[in-house]
Amino acid sequence: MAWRDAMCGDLRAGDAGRRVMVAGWADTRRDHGGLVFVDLRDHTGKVQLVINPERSPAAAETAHEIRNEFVLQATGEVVARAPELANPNLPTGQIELQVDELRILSRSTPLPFQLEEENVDETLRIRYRWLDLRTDRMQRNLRLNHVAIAAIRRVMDERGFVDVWTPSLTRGTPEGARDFLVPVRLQPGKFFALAQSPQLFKQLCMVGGIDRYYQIATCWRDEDLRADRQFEFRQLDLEMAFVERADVLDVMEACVVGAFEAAGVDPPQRPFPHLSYADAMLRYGSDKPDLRFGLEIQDATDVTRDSEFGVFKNAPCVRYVVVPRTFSRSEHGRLEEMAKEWGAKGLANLTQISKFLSERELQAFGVEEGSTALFVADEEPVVARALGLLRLHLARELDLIDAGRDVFHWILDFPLFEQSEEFGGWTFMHHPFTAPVPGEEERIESDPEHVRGQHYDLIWNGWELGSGSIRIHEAEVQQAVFRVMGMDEEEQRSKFGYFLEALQMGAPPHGGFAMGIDRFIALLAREPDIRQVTAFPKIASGFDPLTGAPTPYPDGALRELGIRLLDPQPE
RNA sequence: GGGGGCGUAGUUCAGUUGGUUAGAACGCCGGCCUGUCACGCCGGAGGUCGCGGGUUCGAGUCCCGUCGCUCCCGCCA
Repeated sequence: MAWRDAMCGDLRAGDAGRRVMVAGWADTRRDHGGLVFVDLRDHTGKVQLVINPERSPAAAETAHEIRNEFVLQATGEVVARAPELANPNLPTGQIELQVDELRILSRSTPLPFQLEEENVDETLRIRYRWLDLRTDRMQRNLRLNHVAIAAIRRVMDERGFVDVWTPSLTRGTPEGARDFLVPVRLQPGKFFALAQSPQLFKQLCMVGGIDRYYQIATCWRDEDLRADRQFEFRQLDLEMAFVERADVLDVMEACVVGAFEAAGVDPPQRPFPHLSYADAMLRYGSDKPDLRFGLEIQDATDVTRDSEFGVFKNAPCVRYVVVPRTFSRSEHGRLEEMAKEWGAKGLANLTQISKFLSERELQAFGVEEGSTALFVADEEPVVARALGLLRLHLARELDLIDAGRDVFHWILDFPLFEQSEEFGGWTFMHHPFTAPVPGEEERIESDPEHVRGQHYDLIWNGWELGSGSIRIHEAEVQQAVFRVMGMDEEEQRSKFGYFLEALQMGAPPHGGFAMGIDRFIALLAREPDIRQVTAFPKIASGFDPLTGAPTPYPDGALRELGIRLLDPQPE
């Protein structure tokens, strides 16, 4: 038995005269006592049902019982509306359905919130997600999610990628993000970790001759939730053997453009511009700069080295940004406060310090009338950070960002290592499997600071979409990297022995990428957070208000796993 | 772990300097209504002002604590 033979939103003037059966939710009802109008809704749209007691007394009787969100089935004739009765605000407004038979398929209690209400508390929306999913917004977002992922899978398929499933239950890694631990009855006292990423498995696929691997992989990380972070998320994870950087970038660009086209959004121009890490830090003070506006940072260190102005003379790095407007004393004070919060010692305005500067300096800075040059002098990382954040703040405040533009670009040539703030030694900048730039392998241990990695980040409007690299495929190089990080032979063997073994048994050169799909979809949908494109998200405290998870577990079940809680069970 | 914002009817919100019985809109319930489309009209129900304590003659309003939600920092190889 069919429940329907037409979709509500599809009916048009050309359907006049057709007998159809539609089914959906009662969006609104207008009960005139005699005539009853019901807007019937499915995901394609709404159509007006007209229930006339003269046409069908039985249907009219049923119609008086209808309340919002009842599920109905209506059979009748599509009728063209007289011009003065048409509704220009509805795509189906030229017609209506004169109902002969009306069935209530399902009733609804009054809802905890109205579907068309704006700004409904998000916890409430998630608690009753099945209702929230009926809204245009969530329908649009989940369908966009599907369309974009389908397009990405098409690109992968066309290019010969193989979707390989990798385990969720994996070996824990104490470094990096916190693992979600999974105890297991057959191995009491031991724990799996839910995969934070399929990184090592996909590299093993390369050693295994898969050549081109991909997966829309679910990943888990037990870290605080944010607008752009949930406990579990999906990444487009891919890896390719016998390729160089350009091949990986090309595939990723094709995925992005494919998803844009499928979503009906103007795609960005290919190839995406390249920017070196050093350049990005110098000109934008960030490794994920928003390039939708200018306000580039200028370096003044060469000019100020012999400055009469002590603040400049004594600073290892002096940079400035030119803003196309002037600031009052109090406005400047506010900016300076912000710069201090970002680590700067102060923020110098050229007009206020010009009396300390030489002719040569003033000429070098050459600021036009009506503009302001703002200086920060300090260690290089401090200057970059403060001016980078200031640049972003000013662009937003002065409305310099063209929200209609989408600017993608690559950041390349990252340093392989950075100083660890925790341990003081060296740690990897992205992950320990990134290969150094060819020719720099020898310096890994002698001069780690200056070794560049073959790493690349994909940036969209100042958001990091994902990152990838050409990987190390030689065990000796991999071990050198581990040694720089302070891992002795024993530790390497116990944590990564299986991986090092694989590298010693015919590992091809390879590289890949991982892109956060949920973040990508949220940006594509112009949504402010990923919960809006996630069917059943957790709230920021890590709680699921829909199911009430996580929950305590009975002692018996824990005992079987060899677990006893330190504190009594919470309620 | 730290900082900011919020918490009043089912929902979204207003609530003045601390002062009568805490309001509006939508939703809900009852009644009327044959061309509405956010239908209209009449009537009604609905409140632990998150919770606890304090100041005060008097607290939605001020103070302290606490809980929840949210954003940010830390964290996220």
